[in-house]
Amino acid sequence: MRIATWNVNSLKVRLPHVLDWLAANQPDALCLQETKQEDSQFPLAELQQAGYQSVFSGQKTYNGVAIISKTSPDDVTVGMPNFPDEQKRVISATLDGVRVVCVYVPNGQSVDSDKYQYKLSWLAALREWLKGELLRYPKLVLLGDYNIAPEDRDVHDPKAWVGNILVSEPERAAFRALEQLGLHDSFRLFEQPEKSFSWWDYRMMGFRRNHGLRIDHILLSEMLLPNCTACTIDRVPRKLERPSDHAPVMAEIALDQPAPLLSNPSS
DNA sequence: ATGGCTTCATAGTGAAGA
Repeated sequence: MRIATWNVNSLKVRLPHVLDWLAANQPDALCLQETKQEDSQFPLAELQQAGYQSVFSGQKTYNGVAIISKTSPDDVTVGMPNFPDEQKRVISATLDGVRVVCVYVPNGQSVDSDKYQYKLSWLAALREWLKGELLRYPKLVLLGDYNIAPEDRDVHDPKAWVGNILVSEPERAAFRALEQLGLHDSFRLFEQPEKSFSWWDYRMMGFRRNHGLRIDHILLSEMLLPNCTACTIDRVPRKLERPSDHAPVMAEIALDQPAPLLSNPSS
């Protein structure tokens, strides 16, 4: 199973990029964030034409998440039951026996903002909810735009970002709290290039100078961990005309193979 | 330089993103 996440920053604007990327990469599933469109506007037919089914939860202007997949999505749920929210940030579905949880974590705006408190409350609720979900669905993937750079090596200039959202200690603690549930950052299971990022500022030639952050992540439950064979960031779509500011991240999970007895994907 | 781009909702600019 090839499963990917991509914050597209408006699906209306980015649909051509998404269709091209699906054709080129043929993932089994792609999770989208910041679709920024109401459900009635979702490009269901275009994606169907490309061979993909879709489930989505959107709203005008902000937020919006979707899971598009080659196989039929089962047991689709929207949001978190323990955190009623107008903002459309969570959608989940089961694909080929794997529970897929697609999240668009709040940005937080600044550490002294109400939105930052909302972000931390949201992350606490996510952790509480996932505790139960992991018991129900031992094969679980949590992926999306986390709006957290977990470590300094995920930041192009850690000194410049001190005290900022996305890197603050409470946010990083919330990320580690997810890991403590037995969720593992698939990207770090493998050797990766130095200064690997998934987002670059549109301004000041952020991409060309590789002034970026790694804030989009694919976390895998213990049961899926031994079967993960790769996780990569695809910078290609970021080079196109009118790109999203995020790049897609994709993991490969060998579902048809039994887990090896001695499993250590990083060796 | 508290901006720089980009999108959306607007029909001027302003909010928000990260």
